[in-house]
Amino acid sequence: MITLRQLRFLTALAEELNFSRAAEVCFVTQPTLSAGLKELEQMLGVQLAERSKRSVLLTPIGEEIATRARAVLLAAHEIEDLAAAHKAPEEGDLRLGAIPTIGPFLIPKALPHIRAAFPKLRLFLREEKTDSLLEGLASGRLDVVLMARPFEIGTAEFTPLFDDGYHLATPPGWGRAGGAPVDGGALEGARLLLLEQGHCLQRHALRAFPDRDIQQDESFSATSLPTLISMVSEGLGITLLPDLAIDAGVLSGQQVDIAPLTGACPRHVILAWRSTSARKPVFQALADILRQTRTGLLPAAPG
Amino acid sequence: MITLRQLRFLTALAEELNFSRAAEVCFVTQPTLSAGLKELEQMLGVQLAERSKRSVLLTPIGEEIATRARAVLLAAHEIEDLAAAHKAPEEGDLRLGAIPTIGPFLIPKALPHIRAAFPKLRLFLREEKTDSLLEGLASGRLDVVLMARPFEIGTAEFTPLFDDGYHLATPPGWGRAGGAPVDGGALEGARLLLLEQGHCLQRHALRAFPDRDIQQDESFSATSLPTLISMVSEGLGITLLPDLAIDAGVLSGQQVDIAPLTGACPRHVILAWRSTSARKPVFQALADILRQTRTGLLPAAPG
DNA sequence: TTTCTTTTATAGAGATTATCTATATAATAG
DNA sequence: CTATTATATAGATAATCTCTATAAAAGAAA
Repeated sequence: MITLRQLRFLTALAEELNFSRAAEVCFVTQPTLSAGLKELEQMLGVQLAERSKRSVLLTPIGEEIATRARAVLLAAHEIEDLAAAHKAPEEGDLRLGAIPTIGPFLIPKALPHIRAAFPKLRLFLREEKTDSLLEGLASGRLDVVLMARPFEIGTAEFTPLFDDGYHLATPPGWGRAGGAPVDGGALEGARLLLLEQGHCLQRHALRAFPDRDIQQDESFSATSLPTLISMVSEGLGITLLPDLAIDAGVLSGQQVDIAPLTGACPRHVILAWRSTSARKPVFQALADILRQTRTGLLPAAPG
Repeated sequence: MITLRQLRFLTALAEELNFSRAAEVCFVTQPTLSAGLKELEQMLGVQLAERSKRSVLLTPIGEEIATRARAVLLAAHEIEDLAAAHKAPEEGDLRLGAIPTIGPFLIPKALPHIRAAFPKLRLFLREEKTDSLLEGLASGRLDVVLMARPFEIGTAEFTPLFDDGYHLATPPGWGRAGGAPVDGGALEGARLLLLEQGHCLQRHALRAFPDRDIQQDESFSATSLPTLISMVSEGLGITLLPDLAIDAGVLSGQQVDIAPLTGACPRHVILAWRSTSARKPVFQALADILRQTRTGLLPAAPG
């Protein structure tokens, strides 16, 4: 029978490609890891790593087994999590990931309520793009993620939080925008500035009007909403801003005009987790808090 | 860190609900299993089993953890399988399950070819109904199963083998059946005998003509095709027989008339396996052999 | 080439852990 | 009340694991 420890040794070696460093990661000495791995190779009857005295490389079968080993270790860890969550569902560490176009505008307002609801919970926050969040969720690096659909989320489970529409942001005095609602026609042919590739907001904005031909001006791409707004205030073009960001005050002090954008397909903001997670009740409670936090912000319509 | 052995102890106890017998299953003594389980409970910090001196019962969290433990152990075992399959993909034990309305008519003819293709393979055969096959596949009790769709197969992977149509079987001299093809109209209002509930053939036959109202005569249900054919030959009613069974000679010596049944939705015979299995190439080769075996039997049309 | 550095493998000692047998303890059936 | 069945505990033994120290090999540098 192979052991979880041996599998842990293998995954550590797969990541470090160095026996000594892998041993450190596992909090054992290098001979211990060497012996454990040798034992695993003997038990399985296959060579997992090619060792030259100078470098280590996993064999193809070693890579495959390392991949499966990671899954086994994650599942075993989830058993421990399940037990811990059963003892005290509202304690312990919770690693929450969020996309940059939602997290900073929702989480800070929600934090006091989360603290109040789960005083013993230690919340770790990370901002990453959607692809990275989902990878982190699947690998066990994150416990729960805040993101926006439409997006392929694989085997994760989720609950919808709220829909998030757009405002049109234009340079001061640009065209007709003076607070009155505008429709998608305002975007056609305009110099539309968006976030760089990889931000789901960029994809979502381009598809907000499926029937219109909307093109991004790719001569400049911003890496954050504040930067994007600055570019608009400089007169470089117009952009779409999520209602959530506006309500959270992302415009404060920036010289741009905004107008509600009617008829756009909104982003569906969701909270997602591994379907095997033991803490669904906490996630549902967290979702309730986030929904109420959104409602508590300024209403989207007036702008 | 919990160990695989502890998880094994838990699953054994979950099945036996008895420390001594669980210990036997794990090839250790009862004190060893007691100690191991106690250790697991301490590590997880939750009570897994309620022990009275007279009976053992898993706690709810114990049941949940036992379920996950089975998954972890299966995944760990698959790592060992993967290594063994890598060493010698065409050796070792292969546990093949098949439904009773297909297996006996296909496997015997295929066996010589399988032996020839994989001389070192030890093939274990089981006949079970579809539900049981899929459960066995998911739990690791079976490696590969031979069954018929439409059927919900969950997360299993599969490859289609061939389609299997029907003949109408009637008592000698009954009505017009004299070998000439008949259509679904022959079934309406007739005393239709089928296998008992749980056999997918029963469900499939009732749905062979979605547009017709076909009712099973439930006063007698057969438990096997030969029994069913005997009932028809006794004049108790008519039935549908899979072409495969007829071509394999299930009628030999029985006094019934048969006629090809046109327009019926055929059963889609498939070979299915766990998507995580390490032996897909062997399964694909097995599928090829089964397809060729079917082709080698008498053609279905003449009857 | 020689030496130094880096890296993995091996040896042997010591300590921890696991497993067994034997037995205690408890509960139920007869 | 006794016999039976089932789980927990104790203590001895055996197995295993992990450590330190060191060897061996392969590049890199002098």
